[in-house]
Amino acid sequence: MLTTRPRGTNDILPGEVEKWHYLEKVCRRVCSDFGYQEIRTPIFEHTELFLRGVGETTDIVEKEMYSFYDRGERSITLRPEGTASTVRAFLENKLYAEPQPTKLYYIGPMFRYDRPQAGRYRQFHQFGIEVFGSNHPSVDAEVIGLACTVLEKLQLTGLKVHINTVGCPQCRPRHLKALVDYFSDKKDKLCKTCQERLNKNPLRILDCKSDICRELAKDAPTTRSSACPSCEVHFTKVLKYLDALGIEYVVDPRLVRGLDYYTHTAFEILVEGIGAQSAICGGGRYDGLIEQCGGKPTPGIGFAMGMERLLLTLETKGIDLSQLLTHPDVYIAAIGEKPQEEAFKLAMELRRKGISTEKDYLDKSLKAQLKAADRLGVKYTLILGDEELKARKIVVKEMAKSEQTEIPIDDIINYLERGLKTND
RNA sequence: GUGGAUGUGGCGAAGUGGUUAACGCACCGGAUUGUGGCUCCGGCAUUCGUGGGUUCAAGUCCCAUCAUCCACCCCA
Repeated sequence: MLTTRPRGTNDILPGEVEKWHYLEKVCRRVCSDFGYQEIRTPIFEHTELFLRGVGETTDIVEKEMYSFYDRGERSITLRPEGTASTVRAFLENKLYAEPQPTKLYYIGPMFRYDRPQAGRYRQFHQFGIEVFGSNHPSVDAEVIGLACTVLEKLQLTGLKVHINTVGCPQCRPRHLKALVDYFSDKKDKLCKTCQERLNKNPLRILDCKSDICRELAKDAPTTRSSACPSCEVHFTKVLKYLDALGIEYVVDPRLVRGLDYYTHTAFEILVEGIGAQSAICGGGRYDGLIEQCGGKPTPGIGFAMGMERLLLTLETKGIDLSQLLTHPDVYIAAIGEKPQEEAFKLAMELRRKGISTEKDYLDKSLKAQLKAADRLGVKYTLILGDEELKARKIVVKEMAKSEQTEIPIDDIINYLERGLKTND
């Protein structure tokens, strides 16, 4: 236990963490190109925020939250997603008072108590964006376009954008009623979970995986078929804007999303080959949420991307990120106490100059130090012993060429700077 | 919360109940003076996730427990 991490969490080790840096860099870069600014909110919030913001009947709230009482008897919850916190921050910091819309992004850990499996963890990481203050359909398309751009920059192609409209407060009740009407005489034929869904969340029957339910749901009223005229207009415009961007999509009438706050546009980006959890990105519009959280009626839209799933995807697509690994430029091998001392000082000096330098810390033999230098992949190994010290010189060995020369110690920085500049 | 699979050194992986737990990789050291990548030699699990039990004898059988993986539910 002492040496075992909690279930569903991961250590991101050297060799792996470089990939995360790269992913984050791409996300930040694309966001900045699109005019989105980063926001960092707390990792925990008052539990009420998620009850209200995510929805009391969602699975997240009903069974997946990491909640606890702090020493002040306040109920605190580790954030299960990013939208609620972002909305809270938008309201609390009165960002609505600035020119609208507000375009934000976040990257960070989220927490859900769930059984781990491929692409699903209890602590996982999301990159997400939110736009508050515009219900313009081009924003819907832009948000999707941003997600696609990130994936493109990562050289991920062939991903499917699924899109649907889930309606608005006007047409949603109508649709729910139509659904219930449609299924009520077929109820006993539905699978057990769908029978429950009929009362609890009839929308979800539409994407049940059971063949029987699929068959039964084939002619069910879709959210689109029950959409009110304004929803339909919005949706067609979104599609038109997507066409304008040249983004390929599949209108998927069975796509519904699990969080209560979605309205109008809902979308997912799916990949094959990363296990059962195939959505690497999910999002949509939530025009009622900000009001729900105590703000003035303000439209909003966003998505979240699962970083672990992105990484899995990169892996299965065979996209090689190994060139991201960095290695030191210089290794200093020293023999003897006095040279070690000098090597220590020299290493520090080189590092301050921005020359990445490694040395021995275990009094290894020269042979072993050379071996270590080789494995680190340095360009130069400096060899320093009593003889060199006496002559105020240092041996510089260029590893790839197996050539070495003696350089006066005082010139070494210049020499290395020149040598490292030329190639790589 | 439910179901299935797995659990031997840092990693991969042999091991039909019976003396000292293969092998490969990695790691460490050495092959005469202070020099890497190839080769050769040597070292590296009082112990088989943990705890019980069966047995003269268990890594090998049984039970429990924990963990991991995968799937369901749901979601990123």
